[in-house]
Amino acid sequence: MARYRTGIRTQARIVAATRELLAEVGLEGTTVKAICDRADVQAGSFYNLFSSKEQVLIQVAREAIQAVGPDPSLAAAETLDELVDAYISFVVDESPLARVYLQVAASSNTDSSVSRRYLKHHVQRAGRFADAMRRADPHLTAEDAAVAAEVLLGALDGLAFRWLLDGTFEFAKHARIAAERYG
Amino acid sequence: MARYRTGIRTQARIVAATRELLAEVGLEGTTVKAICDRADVQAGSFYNLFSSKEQVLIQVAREAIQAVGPDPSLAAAETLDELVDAYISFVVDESPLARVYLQVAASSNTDSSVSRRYLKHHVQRAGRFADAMRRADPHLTAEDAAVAAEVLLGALDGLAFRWLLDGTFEFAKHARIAAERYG
DNA sequence: GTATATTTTGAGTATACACTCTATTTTGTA
DNA sequence: TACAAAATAGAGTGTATACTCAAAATATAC
Repeated sequence: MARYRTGIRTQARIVAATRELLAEVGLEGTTVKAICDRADVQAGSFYNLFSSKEQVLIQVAREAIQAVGPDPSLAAAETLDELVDAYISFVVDESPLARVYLQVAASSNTDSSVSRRYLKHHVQRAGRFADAMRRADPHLTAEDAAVAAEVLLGALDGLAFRWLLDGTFEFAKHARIAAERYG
Repeated sequence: MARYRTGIRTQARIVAATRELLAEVGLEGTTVKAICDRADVQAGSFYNLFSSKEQVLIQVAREAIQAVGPDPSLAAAETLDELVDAYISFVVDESPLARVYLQVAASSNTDSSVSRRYLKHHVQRAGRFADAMRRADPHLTAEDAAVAAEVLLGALDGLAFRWLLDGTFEFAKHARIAAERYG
């Protein structure tokens, strides 16, 4: 692993190149050679810093997963609108990362460690949505809130997925309408 | 292309093997060799019947796309519930095909012919959803119905996507609730 | 039954891929 | 400045992949 400053910088360049390639040409086109070319690094350096291609993919996926949700320290008081807005701005403002988030999640097999990571993160996120819903409407049972959160998150993910196939789709508009139905 | 009965039968065997492999091991594990092994065919036969691996993938994707919607000849009078039920039973009863539908759609790049095919199909489907919505509520404007259809379809796709990551997720239950809220 | 078109076989090819190895250069430290 | 640790370069390896090809086997038409 990297100890010197140059190594740490190269590591960051490799991660950035990987993220860009995933967003631009998908998982299939993101080869070690393509990553190295874009990061201006030779294969030997790559493998001095990462033990395998999978490691850098996991690193990029981890960053995408973290970026999709707002700061967890705010979770105790956040509103549903804030959570929805955070997701919208993630998709709109960090679109390369959003593409990675959706593509990697979809292409991972059911039993892979990557898909488990996504699922774990999704469950946490659904919990935050459900908590925000119950804060807005204290009469809501925990179970009803959980179901409602899954449906809303499903809609947001599905709409983002739609936008992945068609960059001209008005994601933000549709996402807000999906969220309104619970307001 | 196949002209004799034997050729047509092997063609079908190859398509079936490809569909099964896509559902079981994903796009990555679906190699020509794996397809041939499962279809009990040699590589030469494969390439006598299909000009490339991509062709058989497109064929499977085409079948999955067609299977996702109910019979188009019924479109003039179908209700929203019928459309939603058709999608639910597609996901639940034809789960291998549903996995293929979602995985291939997600792994295709924005500008590929496969993604264009999916998008075209999606637009048609959204139109049928919107028509059914306006039939149920004639006061609904065309534009509002179009937006509502996109949101509902997004939710259905997103929930199916969720189920793809976690086979224990109660897709049918959540899908029906989504239809109630967004329909 | 024979001729022709189609299908099948299975070894073989070219290539792209992830990854390794060793020599060399660069960096941080005392 | 001297030295050890770390980073880099870049040629090289093994392997899995999509795909080809010539010959043999089989199906169809007459």
